[in-house]
Amino acid sequence: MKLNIKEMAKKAGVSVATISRAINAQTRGKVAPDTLEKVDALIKKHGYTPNLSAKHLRQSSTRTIGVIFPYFRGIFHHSYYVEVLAGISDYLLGTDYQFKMLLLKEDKEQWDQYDFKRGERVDGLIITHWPRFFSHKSVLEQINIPSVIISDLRKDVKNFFVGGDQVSGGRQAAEHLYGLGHRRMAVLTGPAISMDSRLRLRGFEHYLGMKGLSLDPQWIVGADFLEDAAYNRVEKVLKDRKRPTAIFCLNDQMAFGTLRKLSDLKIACPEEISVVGYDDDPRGLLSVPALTTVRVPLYELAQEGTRRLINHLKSPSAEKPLHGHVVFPVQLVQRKSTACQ
Amino acid sequence: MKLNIKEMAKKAGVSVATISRAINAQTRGKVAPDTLEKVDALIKKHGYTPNLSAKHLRQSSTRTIGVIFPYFRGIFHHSYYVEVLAGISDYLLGTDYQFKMLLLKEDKEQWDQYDFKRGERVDGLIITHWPRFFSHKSVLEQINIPSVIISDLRKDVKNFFVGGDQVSGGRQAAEHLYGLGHRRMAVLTGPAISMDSRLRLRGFEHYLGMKGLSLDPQWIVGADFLEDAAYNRVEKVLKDRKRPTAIFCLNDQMAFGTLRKLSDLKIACPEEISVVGYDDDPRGLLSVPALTTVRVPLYELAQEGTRRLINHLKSPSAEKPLHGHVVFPVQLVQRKSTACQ
DNA sequence: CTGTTAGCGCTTTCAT
DNA sequence: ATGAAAGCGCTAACAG
Repeated sequence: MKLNIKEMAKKAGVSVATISRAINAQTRGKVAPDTLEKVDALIKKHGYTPNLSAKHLRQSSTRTIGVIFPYFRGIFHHSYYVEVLAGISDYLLGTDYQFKMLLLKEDKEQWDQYDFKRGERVDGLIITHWPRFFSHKSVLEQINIPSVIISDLRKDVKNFFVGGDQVSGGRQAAEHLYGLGHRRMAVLTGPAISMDSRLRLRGFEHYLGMKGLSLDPQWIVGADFLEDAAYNRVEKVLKDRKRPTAIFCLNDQMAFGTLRKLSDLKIACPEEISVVGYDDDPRGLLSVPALTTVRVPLYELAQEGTRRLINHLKSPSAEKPLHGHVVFPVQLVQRKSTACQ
Repeated sequence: MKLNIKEMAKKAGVSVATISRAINAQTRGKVAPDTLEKVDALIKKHGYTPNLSAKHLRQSSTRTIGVIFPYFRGIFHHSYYVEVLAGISDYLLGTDYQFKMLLLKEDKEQWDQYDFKRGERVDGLIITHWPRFFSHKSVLEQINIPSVIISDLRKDVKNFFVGGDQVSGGRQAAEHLYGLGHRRMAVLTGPAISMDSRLRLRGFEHYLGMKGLSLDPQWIVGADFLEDAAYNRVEKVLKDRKRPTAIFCLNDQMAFGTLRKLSDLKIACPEEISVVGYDDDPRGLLSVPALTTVRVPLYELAQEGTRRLINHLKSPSAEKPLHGHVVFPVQLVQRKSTACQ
């Protein structure tokens, strides 16, 4: 139950090379039928599992793609990551590729120089939220293996991106609130480095601008996409003597924090203040009130990214190079947290 | 940006052994300060990522645990696996261990003999739903690395298990339905190999037995824990001329299938038929009607399993051997899918 | 069809 | 404190 290839060879009375050939589907044809039988019998009897490290040390491809996620407590209670994971996993099920989750602590210094191919033995990469790990967009272009980047699209970089239409999402939120009669609005933003956060805000402001409105800079408050940060920092906006009538949270986590604070402060939502989130986390269906939010088709988008990556890996010379970007439409989902002003 | 240890050594004018020592935290102390400086400068300049395969080939430990899940489409839309994953991931965040998901296609022949330590380079294993992969409980005892098994507890095997109290869950479901006045009940079961399915049923039947009732074997129908199978197979029970007034589904997926069929057949739930699920999938909050179910603390249970595994890995000689089992209490959650008969 | 052999990149004695 | 050298288990090139 724990032979290596050398011991197998001795028992079978052949060389290690022959064992190796017999074991690998591609080379089995080069082995005589009766030798094959001997080896197979031996394997059935004692069991034999090739040492992955040895195999990968010798070969360059591992038929594995790495999936880069940020590592923090509770990550798998975030629908964002679960949806992306589901899309990747489901797509890969139909291929002969595997994936390996790479949960990275956020530390630019460390990752800018890291060689994922050598260090993690992956053939390709799917990267989410790259600004959390890399100090500059140029790092993306240096990556030495095919990669697709999910979210935080940069049109000025020649990697391949897939993501939702953030500007449109921001615009839809503005349109929705404006249509309900809101004129005084606040925004809770993500980390300054997040492209998605910036784009959502841009779409929002742009629409308001068209209507002759502009956001009070005091009411654009950063909460790092975190529920607790939102809970704490939204307070100052709410205690403003002439507080806003609506708050656009650039992700759902922050919207949940806002809802919680509103409830603590006994400010009625949506009667007194409307709240819009972003991402369509399933928790938004359960919150009180149910959250109006912007749905991004993450599952589909992750599948598409994976498909492109795998196809590229299989035939790098294929027609479509791994450049450019695919933008998926997003959709505002109206629920109970927004109402007429 | 792509040196290996040999090239590093040449550039630094030292031997590969010295580079190796300088790179690894444990051995850095054995290197002269100025040599260290030279090496560090070189790394900062060119970058250096050790080849994982080479490292692991040489060393026996990889500080990685494997997490065995069944591989099927949609697995990450199952709260069961997501919760377990979340528990493991969150616990590991505080340690220097990593995890590697091993998504196994269900094929006993293949896995019974597989050596996960060699084949996947893991130091330990967390295994869910073992009966799907292994043909016999004895395989569990043969595993050559420390393992903890989640769900499908077998007291007659000397591995370490963590799981919910299935018998109690079944009993609670029976008690609840009986208390509501139900006397004619059907059960949708999981795969015959699933210990959890058998135990839930046992608890259910045992309680009914105490009340002098017994289940009609015709009304114990297998649906493999699958939503669609439940949707299809529950029909024959519903079309029985004297159909049951309540259905206990041994997991939530099957309960969702049942609810769907009920709706299609225009049978009112809970007015005409009550439905109880098992697992407390978040979807149960959104279903119409919201699902009465049994909550199993999977997140906590996965954390506990991981904790025990890691502790054991760190000091195998520690007081508690990796044997026995920890059973977590489960709790029936009453929602809207059950009512008085 | 099969065997011999080199070598993937690293860690770890054993010397010095 | 450092270097030389062996070897982890495997694959692939080459020779036969």
